[in-house]
Amino acid sequence: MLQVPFIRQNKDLVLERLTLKNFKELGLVDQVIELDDKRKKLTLEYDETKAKANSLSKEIGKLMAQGKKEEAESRKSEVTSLNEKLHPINEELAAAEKLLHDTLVKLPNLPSALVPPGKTPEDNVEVRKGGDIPALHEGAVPHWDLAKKYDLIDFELGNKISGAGFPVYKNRGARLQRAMIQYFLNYNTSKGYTEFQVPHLVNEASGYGTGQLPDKEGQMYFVTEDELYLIPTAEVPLTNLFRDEILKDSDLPVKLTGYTPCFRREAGSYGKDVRGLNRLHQFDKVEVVQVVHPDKSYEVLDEMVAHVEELVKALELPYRILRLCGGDMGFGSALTYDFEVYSTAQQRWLEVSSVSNFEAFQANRAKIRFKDGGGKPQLVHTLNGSSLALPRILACILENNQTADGINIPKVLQPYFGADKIVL
RNA sequence: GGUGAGAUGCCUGAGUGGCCGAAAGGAACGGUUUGCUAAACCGUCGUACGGGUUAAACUGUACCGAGGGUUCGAAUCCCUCUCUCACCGCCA
Repeated sequence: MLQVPFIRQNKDLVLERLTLKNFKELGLVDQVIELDDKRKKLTLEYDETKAKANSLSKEIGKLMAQGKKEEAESRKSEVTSLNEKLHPINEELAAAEKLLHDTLVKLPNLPSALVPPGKTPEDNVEVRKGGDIPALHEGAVPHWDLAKKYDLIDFELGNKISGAGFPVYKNRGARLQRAMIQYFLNYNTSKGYTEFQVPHLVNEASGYGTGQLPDKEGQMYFVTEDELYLIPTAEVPLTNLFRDEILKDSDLPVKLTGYTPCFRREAGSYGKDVRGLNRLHQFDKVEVVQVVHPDKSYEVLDEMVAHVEELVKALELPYRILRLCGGDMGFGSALTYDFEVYSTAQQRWLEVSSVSNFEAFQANRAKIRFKDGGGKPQLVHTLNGSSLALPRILACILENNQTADGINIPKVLQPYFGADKIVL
């Protein structure tokens, strides 16, 4: 959520930045300012009237103590008439505040100066590239065929017990996933991230705090009976750990990592996007989150990108890093880098990580603040990134490392997996 | 699922109608003392939104789980809701 004083002081910049993000309803900006004007005017009116009533009420108390009943009675009627004025003002104020808030949450975060213009994924800018795309042997096949051949994943079983998009991993497929989770978490903690295990269902306030609600309501599974949302990413519980907290500046930066399953309804997805492991309703992911001083967030973003890059490199996968254009970025992000790895058998890039700086956008919603010295609390900056999302990594490992007689396991995973190769 | 208790500031915890934004203790922070540490002593120690100011000072309003009500006046009385805890039942 953007901050109203900032909008008021930088209206032109806000409009320009929102345009870069391909945001259409620019009229909302003026609405915010008008509603804020109204709010201030009504606040002043209410406060002044209430101040009068309060001081009269105090006098009544004193008069009563002195036994001056008649004087007290006349004051009472004065206060009553003030209070009658107060009611409608208060109602109008509450309505204005609610409308202001509802308008404010419709505004996405402003993209940073580094964000390239553009509307579609084609406009994203490649910032780095690494690894080699392997030449596959003659009979190379996509991961869904390999999964079957080596008995690693059973999509039909998933269909049976849950539905499409819920694969069942088994045997060495399950073990390889577990190996990756172990390796990713160990790698993250070795770099100073503290490991957390968090709930996979969260309440409405949490969904709201990180920005999934209200706008992406339809993307989350919702348990109606208990009014809880299944998390679409560990970002939600991890970041909300600090909701409504005022941290000390010495607490910063906070660095967290956690493994969770992620649940996404993915309504409207179809075709080759959902084949095999490409897009699932449930998948595993290891996430990193940082809560940092606002002066440090871009430095930290680079650090996190480098961190994820090391991980992808270690897996020996061909990758590229994209800086997302304005139109392709998420609602709350100020700058996002996507990591894609190349799926050689499908001949396409698959997104495996997204690293974003939210600046104060989530912090403002979730009221995550810090205090330095004796100063006033101010909003932190929050960042998060996948390190990494597992299914597409698994898909690429299977496809890219396949040979005529088996699938090679990346060196770094071998100690966790317990073998260097998957063979028939 | 049943029964009972409770929700106050960073924490513990007092406060049953005006003198309460809220006692006391602890923690934390600053200082004095000290060879260092500890102790002791002094001080500071909520948030939001307004007004005001170059900035402060200063000042108003709101907030004692949330919402509503009674009253001239509510942390305190009433109603509704939410959550937490304890015990019982069931269960990993």
